[in-house]
Amino acid sequence: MVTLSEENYLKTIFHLGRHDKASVSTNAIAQKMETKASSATDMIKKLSEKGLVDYQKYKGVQLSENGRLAAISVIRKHRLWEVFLVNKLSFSWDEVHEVAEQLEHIKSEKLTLELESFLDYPTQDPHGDPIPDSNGSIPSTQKLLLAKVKQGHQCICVGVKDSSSEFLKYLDKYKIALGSQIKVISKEAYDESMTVKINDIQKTISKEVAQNLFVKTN
Amino acid sequence: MVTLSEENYLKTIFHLGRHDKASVSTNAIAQKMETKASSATDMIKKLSEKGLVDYQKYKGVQLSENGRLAAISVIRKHRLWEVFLVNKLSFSWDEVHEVAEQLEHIKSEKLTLELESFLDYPTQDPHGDPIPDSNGSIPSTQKLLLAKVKQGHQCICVGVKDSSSEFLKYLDKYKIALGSQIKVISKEAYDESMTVKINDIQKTISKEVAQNLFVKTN
DNA sequence: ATAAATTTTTAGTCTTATCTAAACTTTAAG
DNA sequence: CTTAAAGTTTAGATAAGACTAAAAATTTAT
Ligand SMILES: [Mn+2]
Ligand SMILES: [Mn+2]
Ligand SMILES: [Mn+2]
Ligand SMILES: [Mn+2]
Repeated sequence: MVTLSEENYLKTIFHLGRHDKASVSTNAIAQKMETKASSATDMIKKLSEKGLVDYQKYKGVQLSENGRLAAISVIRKHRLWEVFLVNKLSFSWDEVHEVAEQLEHIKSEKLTLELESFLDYPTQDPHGDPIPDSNGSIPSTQKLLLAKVKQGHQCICVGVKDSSSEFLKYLDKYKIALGSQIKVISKEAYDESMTVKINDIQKTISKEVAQNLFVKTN
Repeated sequence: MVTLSEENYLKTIFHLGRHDKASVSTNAIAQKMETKASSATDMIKKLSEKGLVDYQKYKGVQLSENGRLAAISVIRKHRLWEVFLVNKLSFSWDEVHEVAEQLEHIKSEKLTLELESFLDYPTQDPHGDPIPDSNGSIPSTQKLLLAKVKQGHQCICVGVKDSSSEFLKYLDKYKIALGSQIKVISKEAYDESMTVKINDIQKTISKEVAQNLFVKTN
């Protein structure tokens, strides 16, 4: 039995440890969870006793195999629910996260499987993030930040790095969505802004925007 | 802010006080909640302080207007989710309750409204129970127990009083469902069993069954 | 290499929701 | 009307999860 709070910690540890495989620090966990380091330490001990993380005092934590599977299961549910909210109910992509944070904790294997089937086995959520399958495998997609694309190249928007409501609303405002064709017209060295052509409309976007859009080159 | 546990107590008090408008006893609440009377007393005090129930020591509780609305909101969500599980995912009516017990606590007004719309504004759940509307009004349906129907009369099954998995599976086994036509052939005074014709098949059912099926006479 | 700064852990407290045991109130019998 | 039984509340304890303040370990800087 994994509690709701434990699930949230596991998810956070998973996301923090996703790229570099080094161990995750207590402070980093506390910061992401918007709690205090002492609370994180308490929870880490509990997760360690349950065999969900490997922990050495002062050296941070890493998910164990069971912990990894538990984290992925929660992320799977989160993303499936986000697809449901956008595709079946009329939520927009900036409204789904908060509700999915609640729905991801519903415990029913059958529900998850039936929901997945009802949604026709989606492979990614409304923000372009991959949906793990029922075995915990995460489909890999090669994507890069728009900021890395060279001048003159054409690409297609496949995801967002920042999925905050503010950023998503900014994208909506300028009709930038998953699937949008983007051509890099020019890049400004000074402030790392870039001029791009999106949906045949030319626009200059800031470094902040270019560093939070994932694209795939054609 | 009403906690998950408070919501469950409110729901229980609502159901216990549904028919007789007398106040609900501590013991009755504790029993339904599968907890101890002392725990119920603690919670009652908390609900009373929040203005959700009217409470006098040793005299039991009654829901206040706010408490009633909070309880109905939870029941509304419970029943809408049950409809979703049966109509959209392939759950059977004996599998939905446990999952709905979790889903009923998801807090999102928009989710509830969109779900209701997605389901085409159902007025009853898979067990024949009415679904409150967004204002908290509960559609009333005149129904009576099959046990009360006189010999020779024809009626139609419109709900179950006991919605336990065991009873629902029994009904499935004999192809008794909402909408089934039932004619009372004869009644046995000794054990209150009755012989009925359901879907053109004659069958004798026990008092237990007849007292847990709601019907509407034609 | 030592001191200072930072990070992490521990100790002790708080809140929510639960429990047992004991005390108190109400109800039912005699 | 008094006593026994049943129902209810209080007192004190526990577990989960969080917090503050203080101690300990590690890292960084002089
Ligand atoms: Mn999300
Ligand atoms: Mn997402
Ligand atoms: Mn139910
Ligand atoms: Mn129901």
